[in-house]
Amino acid sequence: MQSVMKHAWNLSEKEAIRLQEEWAGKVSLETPQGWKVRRAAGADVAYDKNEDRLIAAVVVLDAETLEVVETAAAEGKPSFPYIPGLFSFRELPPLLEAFKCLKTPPDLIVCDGQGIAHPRRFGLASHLGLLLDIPTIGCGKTRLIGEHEEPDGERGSASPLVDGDETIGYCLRTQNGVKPVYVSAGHRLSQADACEWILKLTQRYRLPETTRQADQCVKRELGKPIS
DNA sequence: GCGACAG
DNA sequence: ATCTTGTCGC
Repeated sequence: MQSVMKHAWNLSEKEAIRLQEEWAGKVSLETPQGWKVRRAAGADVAYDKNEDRLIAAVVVLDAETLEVVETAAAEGKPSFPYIPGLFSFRELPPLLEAFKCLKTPPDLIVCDGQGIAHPRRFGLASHLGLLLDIPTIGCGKTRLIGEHEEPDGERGSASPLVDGDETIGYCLRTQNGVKPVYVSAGHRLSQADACEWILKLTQRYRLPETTRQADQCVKRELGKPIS
């Protein structure tokens, strides 16, 4: 799968959009048969104040205990500007470098951002999932596109995130009385399984433990000496 | 033209 | 994302 996708990140905005439209057709919303999750990973990127250096990290957790079992980080520089809708072209290069450092690939990856809840149904989580051929979920703190009603106040309540006549994800309440998150399947996962897993990964806080651990990891790395 | 706009 | 103090609430 990875071999059929051209790996160039120095693209024009127009070309990036064309590729998203092309690759969106390869995204699967089917959970693999017999799929079991032993290791769930969180991926995140942090930027230096100046905006000239960035750190990407992947933290793998034991899906049962949510204990950290492996972490990998990579340093880099922004190779693409931040443009809503073209987010993956900015954060994926360093994230892929971090994934290459893992000794054992995870069974599930939770991304900070959207999956198919995207203008062309190809957000960061979908892009990463397709490149690695691993089930992914996009869990964003805010909305990119789509409309929804306010979910009930209890943990587990969800409202469909709709764009036109399509349900592209869910506005999910992960904790009682706490601001909901935006969950959308990335690749190789059903929308229902995406929500179920986000709930499994949010036992105490608003955001998944995978996301929290990855966030803490990149910020720790930012404070370290420049290598 | 105007407003919206993942991190 | 990042810049930033105190403050209200459980």
